[in-house]
Parts: sequence; structure tokens; C-alpha cells
Amino acid sequence: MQDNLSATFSALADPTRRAMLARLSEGEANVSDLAKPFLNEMSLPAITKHLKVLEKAGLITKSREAQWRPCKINAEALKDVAGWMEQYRVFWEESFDRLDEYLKTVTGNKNKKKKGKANARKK
Amino acid sequence: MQDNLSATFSALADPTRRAMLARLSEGEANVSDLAKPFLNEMSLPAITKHLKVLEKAGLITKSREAQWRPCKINAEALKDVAGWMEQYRVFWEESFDRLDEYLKTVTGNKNKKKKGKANARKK
DNA sequence: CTGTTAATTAACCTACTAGTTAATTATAGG
DNA sequence: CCTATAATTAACTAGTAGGTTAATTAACAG
Repeated sequence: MQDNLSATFSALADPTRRAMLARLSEGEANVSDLAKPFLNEMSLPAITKHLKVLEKAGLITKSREAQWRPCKINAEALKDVAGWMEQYRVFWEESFDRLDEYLKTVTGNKNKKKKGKANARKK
Repeated sequence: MQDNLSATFSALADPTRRAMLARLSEGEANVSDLAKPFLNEMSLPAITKHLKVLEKAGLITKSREAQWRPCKINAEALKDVAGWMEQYRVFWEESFDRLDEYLKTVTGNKNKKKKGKANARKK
């Protein structure tokens, strides 16, 4: 995989992996915890592979504790995706018919009632 | 490709296609306009294929005008991605060291430094 | 009608993805 | 030491992604 962002998007392009992330957003979990909802659809080695993809993309980190491998979601990679998304925000906010509100928040920076502010300080 | 969101992420997992989107975010463009920056790296049929991927993912729309195919970026698909991202926002906002601000706005709590509760407001 | 430009389609190749089963490693516990 | 549990590795397979070249379609301009 060429660049980091491509690896991240690629990792997200799979419902099993997104479900794993969703589970991890509620707290740490071992491989077998993460596997449980999928063991009727696929084998444990398949799970291991999915986790490797998430790990290489930097979306999770895995540690060791006895024979378990507790996994944690990782903020950094998600931040990169969010950062990339920022440059397109205007396109979907516009489609909500809130473009002018949006423009107010980026130019005058008050009155942020919605998620719109997000990028007032893009790194 | 199974679901729509997977198709969208998959389409975004390629730097050529992201560059095309970036170009389209500045306005409509024909296939050959979009191809120009890449014709030293790949052929025109390859470009056509990339555009098909973007189109199937709903990220662009293509129309006809004489022998040209003007392409436009499409807000809806991006909105879906943004919507998916929302549930994880807390993870990268936290990494900006604004977690307690966030927690104040959501719960009224002060001074929680850890991410344990991540999804207090899952959609 | 002819030639040129724009773009797509067809047929093919290679490499990678996502899955499998079977074997292996590592740790804990009796 | 022996066995069960947790997870990974190895070896293989089918299908898909991303590229190629050559041929084809379509519209316009003389």
C-alpha cells in the first residue's frame, strides 16, 4: 500500500473491520471478543487478518497480556481521515442548505451550534 | 462490493482517485482534463476505470456534452462518509487535548481525562 | 465522405485480498 | 508434565483490482 491515507481508507472499506472499530470505540477488547460476532461467518485466522489490516493502517494498536491481545482504537489515523474530509465539508454542508451558516463559522467564528467548526484549526 | 459505504471507502483508497476528486472540488472537468496529470503514469483506459469506480461509489456524476463527458463531484456520498466519521469524532478531538471541553458540552462533567466512555452520544 | 478528437470497450495479465484448513506458538492452571 | 485456551502462521485458492494494448464508438470539422 502506497501512502498512509490509502491504507486507512482501504482498511475502512470492509464492514467487518468497521464493526470491529465500532466495538473498540466502546473500549478495549481481546481478539476473541472481537471475533465472537463473526465466528459464524468466518474463521479465527480471518479475524486475525482483519485485525492486521486495521493495525497496519494505524487504526488500532494491539498489546500483550498473558495469552490475550487487548486491542485499542487509535485516534491518530482517524484524525488523518477527518483532516482529509475537511476540505470537502463544504460540499455536504451545502447540501444541507447551511452553507451560509458554515461560511459564518469559518470567517467570523461565532455561533457554532453544530459540528461545523471542526476545522477552525486544521493542524 | 457489498454496501455503499464500503464502496465509497474503497474508492477513496487510491491516491489517483483522491486527486481526481480534489480537482473536481474546484469545478467540473472532462475526462481528458482529469487525465492530464496522470498520462505519464498511466493510460487513458486506466483513467476511465478510475472514474467508473468513483461513479459507482456515487462520488461523482458524469454527463454528456458532444464528445465530452463533464464530471461533477457529488455531495451525497461524501455526506455518508462524514456521517460515519461522526461517531468517532471524540477520538481525534481528544487527541487535540480538548476532551474535557468536549465532556463539558456533552455531560456537564468536568475533568475526565480518559477516553473510557467514548460513545456517550452515539448518534 | 474523411480525418481528428474524446472516450469507452474488449481481452488479457499480474498482484493482491479475503477466505479456507491444518499446524504451531505461547501462556495458564491443575 | 499435561491439557486447555488464545492467537498466529503457513500454505493454498478463488475472485477482484488495476494496469496494459488494440479496437471501437461517437461527435464534430472540413
